Amino acid sequence: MHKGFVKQLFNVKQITKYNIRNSLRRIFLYHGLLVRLSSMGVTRVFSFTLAGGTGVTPEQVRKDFSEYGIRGNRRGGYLTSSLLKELEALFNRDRISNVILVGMGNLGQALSKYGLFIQRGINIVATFDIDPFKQKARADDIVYPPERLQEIIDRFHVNVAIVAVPDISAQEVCNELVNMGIRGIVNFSPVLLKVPEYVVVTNVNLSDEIESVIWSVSRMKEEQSLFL
Amino acid sequence: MHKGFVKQLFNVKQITKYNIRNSLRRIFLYHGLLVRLSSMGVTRVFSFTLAGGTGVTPEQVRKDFSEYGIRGNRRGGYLTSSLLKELEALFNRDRISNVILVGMGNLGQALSKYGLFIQRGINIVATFDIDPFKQKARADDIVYPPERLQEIIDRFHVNVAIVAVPDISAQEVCNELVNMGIRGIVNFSPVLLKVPEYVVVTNVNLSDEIESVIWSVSRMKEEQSLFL
DNA sequence: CATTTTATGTGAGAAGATTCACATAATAAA
DNA sequence: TTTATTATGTGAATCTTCTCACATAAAATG
Repeated sequence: MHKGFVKQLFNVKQITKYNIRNSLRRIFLYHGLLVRLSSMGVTRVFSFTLAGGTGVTPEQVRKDFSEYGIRGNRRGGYLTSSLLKELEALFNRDRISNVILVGMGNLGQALSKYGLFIQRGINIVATFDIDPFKQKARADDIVYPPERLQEIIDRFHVNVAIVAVPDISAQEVCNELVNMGIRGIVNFSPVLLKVPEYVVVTNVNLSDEIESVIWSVSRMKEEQSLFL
Repeated sequence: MHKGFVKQLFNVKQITKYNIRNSLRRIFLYHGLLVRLSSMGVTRVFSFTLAGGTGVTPEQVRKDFSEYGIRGNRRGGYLTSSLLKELEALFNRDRISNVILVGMGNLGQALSKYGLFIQRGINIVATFDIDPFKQKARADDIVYPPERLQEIIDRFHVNVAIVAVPDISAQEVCNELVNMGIRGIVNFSPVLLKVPEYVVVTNVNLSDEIESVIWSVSRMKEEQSLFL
């Protein structure tokens, strides 16, 4: 029985083929910065502009661009507008992507109102929750019951779901979503979701992020106290 | 003038020395899983238990432990309770850490109510916002004005702040926090904060996470359509 | 139009992270 | 007590990522 439990944990498909490379992660960073620079009226950027704004080195920016076949002017850097277009074409973001959001607890509600998504072409077409109390919301902010998941996934051709449900129900919700055709999940619960190999999962673990900073700070203080 | 702007962007101190290593990132993952397993009554774990629950390989778990001097029983795996203690001792989490939260917009409010923090020993001692409207909250949920930052940072010996303010004010808030003694920042705004080298910043970029999943899914679909 | 300046693009080397393979020790079984 | 089993611990090999150095081209200058 305990053995069975362990087995189950072990039977997880690793995402290897569709793992995001570091260079592509940074491409997203550059893109985010570029969107902001562009809205500020900056028409031309250099590798060191992007590097400084994202915390990497200029040669890394160029290397990353080189990897994805993006080229600038040997002296004039990159034109903001065309670079933006190239980056967006690179990751199919030339149009808006529809996603759904499941779980309208505190975090879910915050995410549903998060203004920066739409700025980046991420459109939350519908939000869902099992709790009937959360469903009766104001007109501008409809929360659907899970029964309507399939309908809306189909209608809006949704591939990607944001999951912000309690950890106990995360796996169950995930299974349903996958059955209904979802192929990518952004998981805010602290459990590892078991999915078929054709489904991509990215985990956002808020506790871990904060813990890592706490650790770095205390490590730093320790080292500095050695010099006293 | 444009030149000046670029210069400013370039003058960012890179965190190199205190950059979190991948192995340590995973240690946080193991810890999170272990907390859950422990609360489920699991008394003994194996490298493959932790591996399966976090999505890495068993050898990597062992290698990570080895790097930080954590050892198990050659056949019996690891005792949950003592492993937990060792991990927590490793990153100074044997007691609760006090942090503050600045910016009580949608995201900030959600974070302030996020139940998993306290489970992991992260205690938000106070929340802050400039908006006086947000300050007059219910008794269980006080939001302080920025004027009281210094007082509370000193009183609770706070080193780490969560910053969830709009991107326009992020750098300004960050500067103030650093002046008041904050040494670690978890930044939810999409701007790169410029900080002295003795301050640690971790960025949580929600848009990027979602975009990366969208990208992976569409890339996958593209490849699969080749086989039709 | 030649020269200088400045940013890009990239090969080569270095550093870092992961996997493999297997010796080792603790436990269980005989 | 001896033997068999099973999980750990870690050097070596591999694979990935990053940095350095410099050739190269575009623009600016004289």
